[in-house]
Amino acid sequence: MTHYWLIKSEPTDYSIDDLQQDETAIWDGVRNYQARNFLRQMQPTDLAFFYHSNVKPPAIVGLARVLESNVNDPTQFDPNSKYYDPKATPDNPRWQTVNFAFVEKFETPISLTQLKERFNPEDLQVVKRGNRLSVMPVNTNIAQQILEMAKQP
DNA sequence: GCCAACGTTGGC
DNA sequence: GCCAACGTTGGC
Repeated sequence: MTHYWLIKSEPTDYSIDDLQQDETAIWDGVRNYQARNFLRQMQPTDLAFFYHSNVKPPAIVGLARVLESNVNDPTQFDPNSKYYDPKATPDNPRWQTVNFAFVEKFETPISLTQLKERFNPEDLQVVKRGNRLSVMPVNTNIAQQILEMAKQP
């Protein structure tokens, strides 16, 4: 069964265009336990809405698919990375993530405003004020509605 | 630029 | 183990 997720990224760091160009991307640098635990639950073929944060307007801009799950985040072992974790070793890694493949960039992004008009915070966490989680689940019913919205701008 | 939300750190 | 201080995220 395909599960749906939402992943946030500041487009100045990594955008949907970057993913389109790269075709795949290891989702590295997540250092929040709740977000990591969701990453650990992801399975190949799961779909993730790609959300641009910290821009005007914040919006869902496309779709990615999980290509490979349970990938050790390579930056945890890299002393030169800002995500380096000295407590993590290859024998005892702490941070797992996934490898995403580009699926599509929506013709028209679905803005946070539109999402708020349509969904309650209980049904879609990203519309909840003050939400800082960078990886979150989206239930299938809501996900279908978002996909419909993407088709009919 | 402001500030709400909330995770993390560190003193005790 | 508590909690105040601090730092970060991210919408507005």
